[in-house]
Amino acid sequence: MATPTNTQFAVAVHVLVYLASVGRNEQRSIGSEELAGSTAVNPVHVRRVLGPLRTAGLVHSKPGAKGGWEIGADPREIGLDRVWAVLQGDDPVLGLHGPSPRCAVGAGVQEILQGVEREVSAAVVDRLARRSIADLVTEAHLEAAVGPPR
Amino acid sequence: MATPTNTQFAVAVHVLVYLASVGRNEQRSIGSEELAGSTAVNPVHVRRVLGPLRTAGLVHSKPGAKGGWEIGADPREIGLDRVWAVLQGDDPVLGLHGPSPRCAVGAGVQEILQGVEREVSAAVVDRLARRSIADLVTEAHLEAAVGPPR
DNA sequence: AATAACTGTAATCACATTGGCGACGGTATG
DNA sequence: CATACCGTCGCCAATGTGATTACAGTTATT
Repeated sequence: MATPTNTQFAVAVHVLVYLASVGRNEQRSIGSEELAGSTAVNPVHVRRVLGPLRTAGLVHSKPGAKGGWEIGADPREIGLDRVWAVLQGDDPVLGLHGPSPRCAVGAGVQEILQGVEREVSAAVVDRLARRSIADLVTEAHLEAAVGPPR
Repeated sequence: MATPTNTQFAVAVHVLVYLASVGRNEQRSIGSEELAGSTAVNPVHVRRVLGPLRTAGLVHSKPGAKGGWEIGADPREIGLDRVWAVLQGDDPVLGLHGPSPRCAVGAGVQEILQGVEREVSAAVVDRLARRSIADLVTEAHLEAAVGPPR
């Protein structure tokens, strides 16, 4: 692996689908532990991933007993691009940030590559925007309530 | 940085532009050391990056005194997608390879995400294919001989 | 009020990848 | 033969990810 396995995006999507499906069908908040069990990762990791999503308004959390997580927006309007933007918005897709070369050749090439990077990032976002959490719920054959969050 | 800075692609492109420009104008092989100096990285690193490119036929190398590297194909036909394929062809762009969840929800989501991954990878390759090493030489305002390799 | 069940966050650890660095052998030039 | 390269190995530091533990804060339940 050249790129260290970045589970955050996958975990986030999984959790959102879970919240949009199970959570809304059963009308309850869901704890980090249950989410972690479902995703096969650590509860703390789940909370770390969900933190930024909460800031972005995609989920809500309730502390205390019977607390937990609920989806914070209409699943039909949560495009995968939004999740991506929240979690990896700043990271370059091509992973270039090469050492800036001293020579004239390098300076020009670096500039051009940055332009390519922007193009590629835009293309990625475009593809991700084509699917929403609600789409995933449907495609994964999960029955779910649809509509704005409770 | 979520993604560790992966300089390999940037270094490879830089070196190819250098070979297509300086190397062919001056009609000589170029040593790893000179390439490393131009790219501000280690000579060993340059050789490690160029190894796969040689296997792919994009460059040639000559051992021994007066040895060094030459470009191995017409720069106009070396699209950035080829370089990408050689160096990062196997790595997922989205970095998902999340832990396979046990529950039914997860299995379905994982499958869908893999489909998205394929779409996104294709989009990235498509954008990269729009530019060739020869294009970069031109855009970087470097005078260079154009045509098939010597 | 006391307890239990959660979130929220910090600290630490193991692990993997990247890239710098040194060493040594192979090979072509002069 | 001496020199100047490539080619590859091994070791090292730095970095990022995720697991784990611990602890503080908040809320429902009894």
